[in-house]
Amino acid sequence: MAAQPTRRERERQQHRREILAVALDLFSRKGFEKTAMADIAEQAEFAVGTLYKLFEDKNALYRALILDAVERFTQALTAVLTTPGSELERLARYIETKATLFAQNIPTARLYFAQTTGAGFLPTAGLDQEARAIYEKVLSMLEAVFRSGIRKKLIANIDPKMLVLGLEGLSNAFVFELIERPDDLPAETMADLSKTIFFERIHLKGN
Amino acid sequence: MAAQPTRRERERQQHRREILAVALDLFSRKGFEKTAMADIAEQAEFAVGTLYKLFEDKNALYRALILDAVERFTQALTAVLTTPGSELERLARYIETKATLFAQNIPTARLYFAQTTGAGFLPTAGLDQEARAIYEKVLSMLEAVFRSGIRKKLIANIDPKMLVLGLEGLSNAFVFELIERPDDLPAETMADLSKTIFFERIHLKGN
DNA sequence: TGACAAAGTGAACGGCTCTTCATAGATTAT
DNA sequence: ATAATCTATGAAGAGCCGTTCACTTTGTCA
Repeated sequence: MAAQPTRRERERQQHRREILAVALDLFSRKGFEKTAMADIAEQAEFAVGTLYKLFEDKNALYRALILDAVERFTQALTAVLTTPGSELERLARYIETKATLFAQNIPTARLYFAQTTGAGFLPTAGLDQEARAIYEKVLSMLEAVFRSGIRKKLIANIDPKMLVLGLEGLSNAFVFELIERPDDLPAETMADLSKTIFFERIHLKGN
Repeated sequence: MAAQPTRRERERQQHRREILAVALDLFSRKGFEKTAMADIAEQAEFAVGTLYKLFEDKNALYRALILDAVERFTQALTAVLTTPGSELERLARYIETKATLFAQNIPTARLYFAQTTGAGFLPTAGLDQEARAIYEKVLSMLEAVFRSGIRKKLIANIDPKMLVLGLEGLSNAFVFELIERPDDLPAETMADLSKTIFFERIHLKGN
């Protein structure tokens, strides 16, 4: 379809990617505010001015990173949710996918969380809007799965919005742990814990 | 015991409190980095220099706020955990207390979370250390309660550290919601949801 | 009342960071 | 080979912010 892009264009895109990679590294380790454009330029071996040839400004750099991450994660997660199988199976797979996905992309995961979880909290900027909108697609799909499970009497009759909130909170807690102390426990264990706590009862000896 | 403090001292402390109140307001709304000392001074109706007579520097202002908040919350929460009653009852009361406590102190709660949850994530500064240490006392008490519940076969035999992580993640998710959209649902509902999801089974039709 | 101390003030300083732009270099087209 | 176009450079501009300090005002006490 699209004609082979010119060498110039290919190199331009390559440089863009290199800069994004460095920015991801620095933002995820030091945070957005404490990363200076000069830091990124130095580590990427470009001059500051060059960054501004490829990105509008510092926010655009951040946004490119966030949007890419949120889109990739969202795509993978919605894919699992539309997979065949019972509602419970799909939810289980959602949890597993989330755990492995994040475990394999720790720097990206840090950025993702800084946006989605922290967002609304302390407004990180005006940057969240777009990213949050995308993330919310996942949440509404999750909600639909819960709703359908409730209709089929597979799942207790609790406001599905609240079930979403609960499942996200629970699984995020374990993903946080994964991100902060990656060697502590493998991703599967974390996924199993989320599933057990959420779907099995913790409290023995019936009511 | 201590002799009546002089009027000077009382007013000094009053001014200190006024400044702290303004700082809490601004930090919780705009975030630490984006709040300038000049902003605080203006809103508190003092000159910048006066802030520096009462606080070492900007960090000290933040730390005073955080430490006070974390200490108050921690005290209330440890109190409930050492209350008489079964492990399950104590955990239930912990959840309820947490919900009402935070619902009644929303600006403070925002700061608290920015420290405890977000901390370790993107290092907010070196400020967390002390606050985090205090918060971890609550976590280890929670862990002890779980451990004891497991010993008495009241609670499923899952690594208590993980149960703590899960319970915190779950209840924090609801507390977040409470903070972000206070009119959405009352604190008791949030507490009930945490308890139901954590202690009852979501998944019907036992396998 | 007058002198001493404490509290309050805000302009000025220095450091840091984002962003721009005139210049230099490289690549492509003629 | 030469002109034209695109890319890279980094010093300089401009603004913001934390902090200081010489000075003024207010309160205390003899």
